[in-house]
Amino acid sequence: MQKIHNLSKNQKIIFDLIDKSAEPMKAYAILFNVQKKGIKAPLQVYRALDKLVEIGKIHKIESRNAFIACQNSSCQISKATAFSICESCENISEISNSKLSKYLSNFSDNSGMKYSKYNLEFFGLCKKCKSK
Amino acid sequence: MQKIHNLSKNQKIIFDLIDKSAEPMKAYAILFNVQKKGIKAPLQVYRALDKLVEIGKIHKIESRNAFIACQNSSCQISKATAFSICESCENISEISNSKLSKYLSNFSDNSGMKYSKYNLEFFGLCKKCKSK
DNA sequence: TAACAGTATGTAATAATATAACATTTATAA
DNA sequence: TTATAAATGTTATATTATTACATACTGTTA
Repeated sequence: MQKIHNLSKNQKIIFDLIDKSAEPMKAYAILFNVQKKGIKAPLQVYRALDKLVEIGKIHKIESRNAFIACQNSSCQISKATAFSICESCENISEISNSKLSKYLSNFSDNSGMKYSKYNLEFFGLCKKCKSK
Repeated sequence: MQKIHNLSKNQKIIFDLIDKSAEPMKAYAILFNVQKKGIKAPLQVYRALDKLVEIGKIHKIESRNAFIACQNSSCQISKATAFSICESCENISEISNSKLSKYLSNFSDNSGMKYSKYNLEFFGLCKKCKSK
């Protein structure tokens, strides 16, 4: 049973912005965009981002320091994330592939580590950029 | 046939430092450590780091903004990297698992993307921290 | 409903991470 | 040996993220 999170005012403003964006957004781009809505300081943005990541509404693309809305309705917690990143046009999208996620969620080695979370970023060329 | 890279002076100083370190090192920690060797500015560090990453001598742990020496002798280019990160003690190590790397290197989906590189970070608790 | 705990907000200052721009030097290869 | 690429040095600045502290809101339960 999933917990429904009622977003607070700032969280909602920031989530809506990211959710509508065609690309991942960076924190200060978000800040710039929400200043007219009364969010003035970086910390207000980062606090909302932290919470949104924690509850799985958005994900951070670590290699880009950018945030993207979760595109996987079943993904309520950011504990198993995979992204594809075009190194030419920077188009980024979340990969929803159940074989991949099963493989990685079940991965274990002989290190004695208990893995509870992963983040995977694939890089390459998208269809468009390949054919240029 | 692998290309042998002769490291330049700064690259060598910085690689040796990272290679000797028990943990991944952050850029400004590196800078602090090499100042006595004449490397004075952040950019000198970042340039060497960029090159060392490019030729696969070190890897960047994206979620930590830290750099670790490559622990996989066959890994001359950072195009297929996987790490395990203990969220309690922050112990980090490179995963060398041929099944995993084969699986990911061969991964493809129906997005039309041609993947040429990936970076995977697993999070969890290491043996020691689990038993606390 | 009052009191409490937990969560969220506001604000200022600053820390940590990374790059731009430009001049010069060193190494590599034609 | 001369041209090209790679590396260095230096200053300034851009970008990303957190600390510290005060206040306010929200939901629970006594």
